[in-house]
Amino acid sequence: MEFDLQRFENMKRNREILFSLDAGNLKQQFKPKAKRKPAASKKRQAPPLDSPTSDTDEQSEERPKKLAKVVAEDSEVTGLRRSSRNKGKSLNYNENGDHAVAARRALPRVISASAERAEMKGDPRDVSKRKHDPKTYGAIPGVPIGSWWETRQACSMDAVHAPWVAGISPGPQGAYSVALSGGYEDDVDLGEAFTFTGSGGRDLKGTKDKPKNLRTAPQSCDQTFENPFNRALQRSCETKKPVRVIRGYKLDSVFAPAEGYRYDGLYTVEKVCIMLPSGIAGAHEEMHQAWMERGLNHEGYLVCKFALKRIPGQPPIQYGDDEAEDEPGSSAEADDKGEAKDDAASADA
DNA sequence: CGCACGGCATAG
DNA sequence: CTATGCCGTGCG
Repeated sequence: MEFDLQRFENMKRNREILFSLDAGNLKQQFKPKAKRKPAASKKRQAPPLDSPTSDTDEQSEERPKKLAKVVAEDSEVTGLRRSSRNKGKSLNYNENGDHAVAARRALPRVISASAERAEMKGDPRDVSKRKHDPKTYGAIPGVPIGSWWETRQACSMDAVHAPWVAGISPGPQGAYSVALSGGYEDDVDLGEAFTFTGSGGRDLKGTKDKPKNLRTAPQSCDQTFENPFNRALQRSCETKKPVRVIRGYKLDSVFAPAEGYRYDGLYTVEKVCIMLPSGIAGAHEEMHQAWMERGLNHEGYLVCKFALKRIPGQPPIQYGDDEAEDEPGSSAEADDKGEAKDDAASADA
């Protein structure tokens, strides 16, 4: 179709743009099948809580009915929204006893951090119980790269990405965090870098007769940098403030988690892109190193695009379920800098 | 599968 | 305070 062709071209172009950010490295690392040592993010101290990486068969576990839904029942039961490809991961708290869990396979079911907490304390949505402020730039103390949550809600609880639905968490000096969740089909993800589409341009009011406040909807008008979310990302490009990145299961990428959401470290916004209908291409040639394309929508609505690049020195992205062996002894190779911050900030815990 | 809703955050 | 927007999610 015309549509698919457009998508293909957009992606190809975006990929080139990403490569241009760091020609050598990215191309080299862009080997989907490349094996990576899982950066066992829990090495310094044994997980304080139970870490049934092996078994603790949760078959018989019974939790409050209210929370049972949060738990991913065996894949086949109900389409399982949170998992396109249902694999399975085991619960695995990190060293700080924090609530993030590292993605692992093995077990068919997973219980999210917040759910676990809620089971003990009550309302999982009580944000007041957050241990850290999500409105801060950089890593969240106690939340190592590779931390995983079953839901956005749980991720929000751990202050990594506050919004439950929004993909961008805006701040005065730039975005605090972004969520890659496959909302825009022509985004390209190379792991170490990716393109990200802005917010807006969607008719979230619902249809005429159904004036419901929707959370998502198809593109119906141009996006603009007036949009506070996009503005924040544009600011990030200027200030170079680190942006926390989480990848969701819906993302169409080899770097996407099988289910739930995973924290993949800090990135910086390298470029701001404005996608235009092909006819208008060239209009914004000079501003912000922008490049033009027609947005991936039938009407050719404008779309704000950003290119993010991973900050060097962080533990490798933990993707792929094939080698999730996770030897408790094997420590990550290059996580010094990356987790240095975490440690420093949470050394007290 | 499609609808309608909670939380976060900014604008008013 | 209310209203609105947002790359979820549970429920009918």
